[in-house]
Amino acid sequence: MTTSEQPTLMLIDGHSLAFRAFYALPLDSFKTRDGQHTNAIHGFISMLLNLLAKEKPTHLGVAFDISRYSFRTREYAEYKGTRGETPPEFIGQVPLLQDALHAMGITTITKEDFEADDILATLSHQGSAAGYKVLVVSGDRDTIQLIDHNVTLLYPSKQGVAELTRYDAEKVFERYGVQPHQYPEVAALVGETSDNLPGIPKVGEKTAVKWLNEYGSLDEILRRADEIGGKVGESLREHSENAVRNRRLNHLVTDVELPVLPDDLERNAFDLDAVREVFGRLEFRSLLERVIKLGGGAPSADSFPASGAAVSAAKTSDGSSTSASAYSAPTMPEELNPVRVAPRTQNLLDEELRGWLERATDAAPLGVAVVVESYASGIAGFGLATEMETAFVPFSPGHADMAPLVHWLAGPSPKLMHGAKQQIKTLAAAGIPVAGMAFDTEIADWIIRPDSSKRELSELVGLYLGETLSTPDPNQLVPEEDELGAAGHAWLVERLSKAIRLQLDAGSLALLLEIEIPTLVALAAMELRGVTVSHEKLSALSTELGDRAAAAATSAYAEIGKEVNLASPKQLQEVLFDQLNMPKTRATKTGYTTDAAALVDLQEKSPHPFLGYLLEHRDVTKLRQIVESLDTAIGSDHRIHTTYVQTGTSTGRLSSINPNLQNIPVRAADGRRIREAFEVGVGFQTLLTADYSQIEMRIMAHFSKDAGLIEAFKSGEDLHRFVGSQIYGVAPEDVTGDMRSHVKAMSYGLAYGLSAFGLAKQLKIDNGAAKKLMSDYFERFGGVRDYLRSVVEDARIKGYTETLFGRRRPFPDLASPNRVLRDNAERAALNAPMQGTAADIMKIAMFGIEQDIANLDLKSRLLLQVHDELVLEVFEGEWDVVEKLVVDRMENAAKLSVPLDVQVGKGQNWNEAAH
DNA sequence: GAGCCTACGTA
DNA sequence: CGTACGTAGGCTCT
Repeated sequence: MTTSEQPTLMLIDGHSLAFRAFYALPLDSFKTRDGQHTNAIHGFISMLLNLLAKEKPTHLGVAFDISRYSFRTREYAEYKGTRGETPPEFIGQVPLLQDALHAMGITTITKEDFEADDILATLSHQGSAAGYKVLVVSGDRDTIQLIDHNVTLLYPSKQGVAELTRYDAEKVFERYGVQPHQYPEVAALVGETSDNLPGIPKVGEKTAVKWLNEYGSLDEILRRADEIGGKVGESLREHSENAVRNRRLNHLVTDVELPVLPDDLERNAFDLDAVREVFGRLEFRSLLERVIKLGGGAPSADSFPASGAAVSAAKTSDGSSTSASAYSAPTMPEELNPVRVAPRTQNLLDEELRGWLERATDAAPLGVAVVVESYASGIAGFGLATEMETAFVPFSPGHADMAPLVHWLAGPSPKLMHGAKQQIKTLAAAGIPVAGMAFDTEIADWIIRPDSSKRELSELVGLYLGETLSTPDPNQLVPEEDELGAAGHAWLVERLSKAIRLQLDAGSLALLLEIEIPTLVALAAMELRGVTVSHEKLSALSTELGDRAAAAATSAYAEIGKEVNLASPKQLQEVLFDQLNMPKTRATKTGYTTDAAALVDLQEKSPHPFLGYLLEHRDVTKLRQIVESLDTAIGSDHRIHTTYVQTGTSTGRLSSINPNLQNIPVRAADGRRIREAFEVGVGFQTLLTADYSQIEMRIMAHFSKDAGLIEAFKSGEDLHRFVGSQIYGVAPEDVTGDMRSHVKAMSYGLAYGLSAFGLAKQLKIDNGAAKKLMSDYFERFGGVRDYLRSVVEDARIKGYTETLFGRRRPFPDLASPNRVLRDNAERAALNAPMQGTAADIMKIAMFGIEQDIANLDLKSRLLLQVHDELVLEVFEGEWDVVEKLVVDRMENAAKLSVPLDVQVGKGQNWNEAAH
């Protein structure tokens, strides 16, 4: 959409980018014969050349700081005071960089008493007013405030300067949740450690953004500070002057008097001789060629072809399922090489679209790939692909043109996606339902490689197709740009689906299609629903916990006669071991542990009131931190919407993030008060919780076929009491509390690969007693021992473990000569089939419940899953039928040789509903 | 600013 | 010398 007539003004913060380049490139690899370091110069120029080729600015200026002193340091002497000395290897490169730029005909700008950012701000304002499209290139977040409809920021992303991210107002909102002009106010509240500008203590990005969205501006927040409760409110009132000062300092000056105007920055021809001279001095051969090429006017012909097929795929095995290497890196079928080029994309609307979808659906029986392209503000469009064709459909909400696609999405025609859950949620937010999910490349890869943490499209393309998506030349600093559109991505998803499907054995494919895909659909619905959480209860709790934390801290300080940071293990070690001369605790990498168990232990050996106050402080601050993070996660619908990560574990369990709702406290009384804030939603009658009791032990009974353990579960007797009576040879009613707790720890520990040593430590009994307990246990339940041994042995032979439903987890380390690695792998392998089978069973129950509720047209709904527990919101009049279907689905999710036992609870909040 | 470490919440 | 997770703060190095 860029009009070729509109001139583009590019403004670069020379210092900040050169500094990034300095750290991004190795110092030693860039050095002239006489020892001059050139890595920052090389990195900067390389990035600049890429930018010139890509963005084709008509006007260009590079601003530099003159020194670290400016009007800001005069105003606030500590400004940037924490910054260490700039490395001398860097400083020496700056004048040389400026020489190189001058030779290239590029204007550099400095101004006494101002920072480079102020120069950028001034020129950006002037340029924008004069009708330029402005590109600001800077690594300083303060420049975010310059972004508007004319001004875009290119900001180096992680990994140094390898990539530049394009920030417009939309992207800023997506990333930070505020408009660009509000960003400095967020920064002012939070503070900036790197500039030595403290903000409001206790206020992080989340809180700051929340306030800004609530009150509109920093001024308004400060004016109405009295309305903000809790410790954060107090902190705000007490330190408001920090925010005011920060805001004054991070405001960029837009009327600096400069020797140049935007018009003066028009790009000049290169002085080739000068460039040769300077680059020769710097010994930049390849860069010189690139400069000459660019100066010669050939427009961006050096855009890298996507041909660099990374033929790195390990052709290891033919997939024979008994060899230990069956689960090494996926193999790459020959016919998928070499690199192929995506079919041309057509934009489709209306009737054309209807016809295309019909044809595509017929041509692709396994499914049509769909990629939903979306931004924070909404959906941009849809990429669609079959093997032979790709299409793009721009999103036009409510428009008649959308009808065929919307209809197709809601229908049963098979769809292929990468990360379907997120896309289904995005579509649901726009009122577009999706059915017919047939394959998810992300989940499919997880089934093959559950231990991997990298599953982006680009990663899978490299792994399964042997192609590279973008070309990250380590030596070049490449501006980020998505060459492929949504349609191109969809085409990759289509090819990946086929390639990954070929890698799946029958059991894994069934697991994907029959368990994971239905689970994905259920999870999307649960995340969209969220769970009601009471802000009132949480903020009251936070205040109380805050008071208790303060009191504990005060008492702790009084005991040691000084104030230390109680959250700093380092400072605590000084207090405990140097000042109070307590006996040393267990060693850690960085000293001696100060964890709760060790502190309790110390309290016995060397009693001191400080320890008690410290433990109390730990407890209470931990809880308050959980309360605070939950509170900020409450949405305008008064509900918290977690995200379940379906590919987040190697065993098959789910994980939960933003926030994690699978680790809400339950053991201690104070913690349970947090659960009271999880309430039944408006319009619903009650919460229902349902959990499996001892599901992993039951699975162990099933797998081990141990007659004693099976009998224990069939008897209906309390498990630990039953086992205890067997081991200690007493009647069940004569099993003491101690006996029961020892047996319980033993039973649970077994599934984790617990050793006699560990058991002794946990039960605080001696090693001999622990060994005796273990051998007595196995005496009676020998099948369990045999089973556990066989799990590890089988895994060693096959290279992987397997759950009841065919979920595999590879264990290459079982063959490791490294004792520690091997032992760790053995314990994990021991546990994987049990934990994994339990996860499979819960998933089957979950989507069964979802489907029953839908089929019966009930209004009650599933909200949360916590591994062996489900939480539902029950609608008026539906309790009996819902309770029954939940229990049925859970009890019958798998047919084991022992019954699955389900406990149900009911209440107005999560705590009450626990039984 | 990213990444490691310690600590701690859950099943 | 007990499995599986996520989050937070401190601290270090880039």
